[in-house]
Amino acid sequence: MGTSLRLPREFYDRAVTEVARDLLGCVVRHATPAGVVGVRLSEVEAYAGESDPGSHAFRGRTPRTQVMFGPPGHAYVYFSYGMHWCMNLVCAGEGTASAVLLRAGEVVEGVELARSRRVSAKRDVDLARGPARLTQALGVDRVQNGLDICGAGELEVLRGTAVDDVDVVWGPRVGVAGAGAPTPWRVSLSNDRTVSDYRVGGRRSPGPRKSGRRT
DNA sequence: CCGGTGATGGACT
DNA sequence: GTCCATCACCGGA
Repeated sequence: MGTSLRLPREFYDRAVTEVARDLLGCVVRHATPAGVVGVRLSEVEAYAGESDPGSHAFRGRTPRTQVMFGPPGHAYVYFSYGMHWCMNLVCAGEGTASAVLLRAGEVVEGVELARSRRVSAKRDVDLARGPARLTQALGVDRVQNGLDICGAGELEVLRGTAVDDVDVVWGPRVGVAGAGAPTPWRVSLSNDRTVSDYRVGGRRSPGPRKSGRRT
């Protein structure tokens, strides 16, 4: 009953690691003309803003990072690796530029629509397993960048059922170059098959590049 | 199961 | 020109 409540702005206006922890189990929901897809978050990652070497905000305010420096409760969506979109939720007070990256989750609403957007996924468990897969399943891209997720718009996050600390795992970041920060920024639900399984070995190697002379 | 690699384009130096 | 907050596919063990 009362469990389907959109998270208020105050929820995001707190320390980024607390917000990250509390987002686990919550449902991100995106409504489009094609239908609605909801994803229950199983893995997120905190980015502490300007003082965080691993954050896009570390270099300061730029056209791209502008949204991160704005008020909490908004979506920061960025383009990566020439083909992927990743979504963050802006946290803490305005100007702090902290945000939580949504890394993985389970599709709990609109599975058929999610499948149509993620044709390459062999199993439903892979539909939103990974930050770029999650946005693809939700139908989120540059259009949603900067959207207020606390208003009455197409994008929202619903409070989930309580998650016990026993089921929460903290770990290091995934796929981030800089940040040798000792702080465990990544949080996930233990024993959840939708948690991403990104391999460090998957990094680009110094092998043959497309360098050489251009054609 | 596991590691290696191409794809692909924008942001920033 | 270099570096990506990634993913899918491929081949070897």
